[in-house]
Parts: sequence; C-alpha cells; structure tokens
Amino acid sequence: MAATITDVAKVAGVSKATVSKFLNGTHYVSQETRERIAAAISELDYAPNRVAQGLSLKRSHTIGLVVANIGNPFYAELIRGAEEVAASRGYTLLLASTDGEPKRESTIVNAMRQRQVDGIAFASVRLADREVTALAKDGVKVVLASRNLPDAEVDMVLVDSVKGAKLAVKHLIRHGHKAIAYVSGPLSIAQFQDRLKGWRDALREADIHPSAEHELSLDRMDVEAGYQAGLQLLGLKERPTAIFTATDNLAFGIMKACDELNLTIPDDLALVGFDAVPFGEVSRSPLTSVDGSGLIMGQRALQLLIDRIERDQRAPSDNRQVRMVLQPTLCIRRSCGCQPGTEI
Amino acid sequence: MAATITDVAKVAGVSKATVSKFLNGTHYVSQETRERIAAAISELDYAPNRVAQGLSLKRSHTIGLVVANIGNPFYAELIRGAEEVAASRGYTLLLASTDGEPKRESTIVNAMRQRQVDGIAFASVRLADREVTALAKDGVKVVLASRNLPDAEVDMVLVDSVKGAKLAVKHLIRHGHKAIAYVSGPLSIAQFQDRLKGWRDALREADIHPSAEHELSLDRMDVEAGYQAGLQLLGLKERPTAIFTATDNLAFGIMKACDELNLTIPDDLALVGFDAVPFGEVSRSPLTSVDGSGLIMGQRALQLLIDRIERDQRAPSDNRQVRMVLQPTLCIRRSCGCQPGTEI
DNA sequence: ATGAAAGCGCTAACAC
DNA sequence: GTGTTAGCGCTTTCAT
Repeated sequence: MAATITDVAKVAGVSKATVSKFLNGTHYVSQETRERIAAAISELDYAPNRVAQGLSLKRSHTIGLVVANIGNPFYAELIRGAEEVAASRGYTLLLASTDGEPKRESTIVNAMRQRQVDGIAFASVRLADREVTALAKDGVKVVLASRNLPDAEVDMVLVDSVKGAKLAVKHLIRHGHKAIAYVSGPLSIAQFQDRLKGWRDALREADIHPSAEHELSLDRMDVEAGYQAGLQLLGLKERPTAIFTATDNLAFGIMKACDELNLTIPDDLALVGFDAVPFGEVSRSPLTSVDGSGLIMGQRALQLLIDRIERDQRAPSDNRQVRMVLQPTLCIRRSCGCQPGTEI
Repeated sequence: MAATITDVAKVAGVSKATVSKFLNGTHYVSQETRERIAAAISELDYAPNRVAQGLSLKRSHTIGLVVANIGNPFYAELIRGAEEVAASRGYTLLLASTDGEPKRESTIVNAMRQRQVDGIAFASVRLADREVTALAKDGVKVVLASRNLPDAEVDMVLVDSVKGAKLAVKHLIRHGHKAIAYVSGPLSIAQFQDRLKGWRDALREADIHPSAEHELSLDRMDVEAGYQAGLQLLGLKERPTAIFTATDNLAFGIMKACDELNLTIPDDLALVGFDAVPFGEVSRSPLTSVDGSGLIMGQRALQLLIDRIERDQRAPSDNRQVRMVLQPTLCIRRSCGCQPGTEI
C-alpha cells in the first residue's frame, strides 16, 4: 500500500541507493536529481519505513519506559516529562507498567529488548543492582529515574531524598511537633531508605526520640495502603501529632483515614508528603510536600539516556556513569499547619 | 551481540527455516530436532528479533495510543486499562500525547505509521471525522476511546454522555437545586456537546430555565481552567447554587475557587463532575461524579482494536463498524450534598 | 555523482 | 520432515 524507497527510485529514474543518500544527506547528490527525487517523494507521499531502517541500522529510535503504576500521579508526571523530550528528539516511547510485580518487570525488559529499543528508562526497578548492571554490560543503554540502585553502574537521576525528608521533618518540628511518625513505601527501595534516614536524622538533631510504633513501612504505595496505615497510627494510644509520608499517595490515604475518624488536618494532625504531585493542591487539605519534580526527573532521565545512546554511536563504550541529583524544595501548602501568608 | 536465528540453526545443525517452523509451530518438526533446537535456543539465550519479524510479516505487534494529556487522571486510567489488555495479548503500546494541539496530532500519526503500528487508539482526536475515516480507509486500524466522531467510520467505545449528564443534573435537582450551572470542555468535542444536551434536557424536564450566564464552555480541561470558571461563576449576581462540570478536573478547579472565596462544598455550592477519577475520593470535598470508567474504556478500546487487527489477518476488509456505548452510573460521594448513609 | 550488490533477521513458498 | 531460495524496505561498501 504505502510507497517504498524502490517506488521512489523508479519514479525518479534513479537507484535506491541514490534516494537513500538524498534522504540521509550522507553523500552528495546533484541538484538535478535532488529535485527529481523530491518530486517523486511528494508525488508518492513517501515516508521511510522505520522498521526496515531499524533492521538495517540497528537503531529503532524507540525507548522503553517502565513505571510501576501509571495511575500514580507521580509517574504520570514523570511520563509526561519523558514523552516530551523523547518526542522533541525524534524518539517514541514504548510504555509498560509493572504494577509492582518483579516478575512482570523481566517480562517487560525482554519484550523491549526483542523490539530493539535503543534504551530503557526505569522509573521502577525491583531488579537487583547486578541485574541492571548486567543489562548495561549487555549493551542495553539504561537510565534510572527516581530510583537509586547504589551499586548499579548506570546513569541515574534522582532527588536527594535524605535532604528532602529532613526538610519535611524539620518543618514539622518548627511547627512544634514532637510525635512525628513516618509512613514509608517498601524499604527495599533505596529512596525510601533515604527518606527514613532523613526522618531519623532530623529527629535526632532535634533530640527527639521517636516511638518505634511511629515508624511504619508498607509494601505498596497507593491511597488504600496509606489509609490503612493512617487508621493504624491514629488508633495508637501514643497518637502522633504529625505524619511524614514517603509519597503523596500515602498522604492522601491518611487524609481519608482522618476523614473517617473525624480528625481535622492540620489541627488534629499535621501532614507532609513527598513528590508534590499537582493534585495536592486540591486534596482534602492542601498538601504540603517535598517537591521531587516527577516532570523534571522524566525530562532529565530521557536527556541522559538519549545523550548516551547518541554518544555511543560515535564513541562506543564510553563508561562515565552520571548520577544527577536534584535538590528538593518544600512546597508549602496547608496540611503542615501553615496559614496562607504566614508560612514558617 | 544477541544471537540470531542463524546462530541457533548452526548450533542445532539444521536450517533457519526449520528453526522458524519450530518457533511458530507452523509445520511439523520431528521430536528429535525439536529437542536439538530447544537446546540451542537455551544455550544461546536466543529471542527472536521482533523488528525483523515485523518487516517480514508486516505486523509489529505494536499499537499506538494517543491521548491529550497524560497528566489528566482520566487519561491515566484509560492508559492503564489499555496497557493491561495490550500486554496480555502480546502487544506493546507506543504512547504519545498531543497536549491538545491538533498539529502535534498529525505529526504523531505519521510517526506511528512509519513505525508500522498495527493500529492506533485515539483517546484524543482533534482530527476531523473525514481525516480519521481516511486513515481507516488507508488501511490503518483505528479505534476511538471516549471520543465520539459521529461520522467517522471506525470502531469506538464511549460512555453515554447525554444519559450521564442527565443522571448528574437530576440528582442535583432532587437535592432541591434550581440554579445549576454547566461548565464544559471544548464544544468541538462531541462528548461535551452531549453532556450539554443532557444538562439542558434534565433542566427542561424539570421545567427549569437556566440563565445564559450559567452555561460556560472552556477550551481547556485542566484544573486551572476550572478554577477560572469557578471564579467567574461564583462572582455572578445570580450565583448558581450547584455546578455540573464536564470533567472531574474542571470540578477540582471549582473547588479551588470555592476555597479561595471561602465557600463550603456542598453547603454553599453543590458540585458534580464527570469521569469519577479515583482521586475524587480525597479531593477537597469528596466528589460526586458520573462514572465514565476510563479504565474500562481503555480496556474495551484495545480489545476492539486488537480483535479487528487479528480478524483482518484472515478475513481482510471486514467493514462492520462497532460502537460500544457504556452505561454511566453516578458515583455518589459528598460534594452533591448527600450525607453518608442518606444518599438520595 | 550514481549504481549494483550484499546484508540486517526473519518468514514463506516450493522443492526434495 | 527439512532445506533452498527469495523477499520484506532500508543502508552501505565498493565500483564506475
């Protein structure tokens, strides 16, 4: 149905090779034949078949993006950023979501490799450091977005989680809180470890010793999980007066729990999240949150990845690993107890 | 680097053709050679190159999904549904977002065609009916998800918007409201026209004659747009006591406006949205909304599309167009004025 | 400056 | 049952 390079060549009265050269500007083509080819192309409405091109060139101009859960607004933002730079640089995204299942993850990686993606961006890794490193060694260009595998030898972009958590907790302390709980995502994820550390450090520096019951780690990070955690925490004898959560979704769940228990935020409970998803602006109580910039992370990750892919074209096996760490800021709204105009 | 079918053939001591036959189960292969091939495959860790396969078969097992804006949770849900069935049926998704720009849309379509996608699912079309029809005639399998192009001859799955809107407005009327405004997305989109019609019909049936000022149509559908609309509507002398919005995002914006004006939902203003995105559960006021089921729409759309793609393999050019229309339900929370336990 | 030919990895007749 | 061959649409030496 669609025209091929052979059709164009025929119509223009030249060889496929010449058309190809014209198309890629790789060799000189005389003014006259250039015009004939151009005419043929527009006459036939020809567009190169990227699949064939890919087979020949061994480059698909396609990048795999794997996220844990598209429904989580943090990933949605990240995808948005990724898609934006991919498109602007002539790549398209193959999207897949793991739903947190490690098994799905390797299935996905295989599927992507078979499709000859030029690289893979992971916004979700359950794979071990060594598996990721193995991938990279195997020639697959990899970048980690918002995930920290300390020992994996691949590029990554992440937010300084320790610092972010300290920002959050110190802010809560400044509001006068002492009983500040931490609700975490899976501790197998380094970023959540870091946030835990930030929480601990901030408390220690203020000479506060948290009750063991106030440190909770969940294995999911959806609203429902946060809700359960909220119920648990708020049912304690020693009830926390403030909670810091590892992600906004978890904070939203806590809001739901407060709702049910007729607790008011921030009066009965102060709350600070992590990610600063846009939606926090219109959540039950406007959510104060550490800005992890999903959007920017998605953008940077793809830039890094594409840079590496294209660099590798001419200077194969360049091994400088880059770890880009973004500085977090606190996005202050009202769930922390601040009043408009009188932020502290 | 990666092993090819030729390598496998060599190691197994057979021809490529035989390996291919084994792989696709398309011809009989003797028990013995089957074992030799299997051994070779696992020894070499071979996986077929889908690009080469695609070139030969003219099928990429890839489907393009184009949405307006990934950041909108409605689309996020739709993508989730789409990804789920695509993956389960062995396809992967090429994702692109238009940001509402019609120009980006045709760029995207071209890019996807060059990549030989087996079909395209549009969750966003600014293209005219005839362009979409042209695409279909041109052999591209197309499905519309949550978009209604009345004259396009392609499959579509959508929610009954007229009915959904009536559900919403009647509910508001039952709550005693008479001054019920409608905040719409772009009226160039048929679904929003339908929601407008539903609003009008419901009012007319109740013998209510809406003020012209209470019908607002926006050209974007983000929270910010809703916020502006809210400010405008709530600044009116004849202030509405209830608002029905064409999408949840718009409703969230209105909540923000209420916040700023110190208006309480549902006491000062009742609100009903459309889409029932999960987040409505934890929005400023739990949002009552027409359930448009983004998730289901994404699933169904991909099923339809894949069915058509695969059907077309054996019975080319089957032209029965299918329009699947989902029945909306009202997801009652609290922004409409209902109390837990006493829904009306 | 242009063309002929081989090759990318796979499938599909058609022989044997 | 299995192998030979040609071909999918493109790029790329290597000649000319």
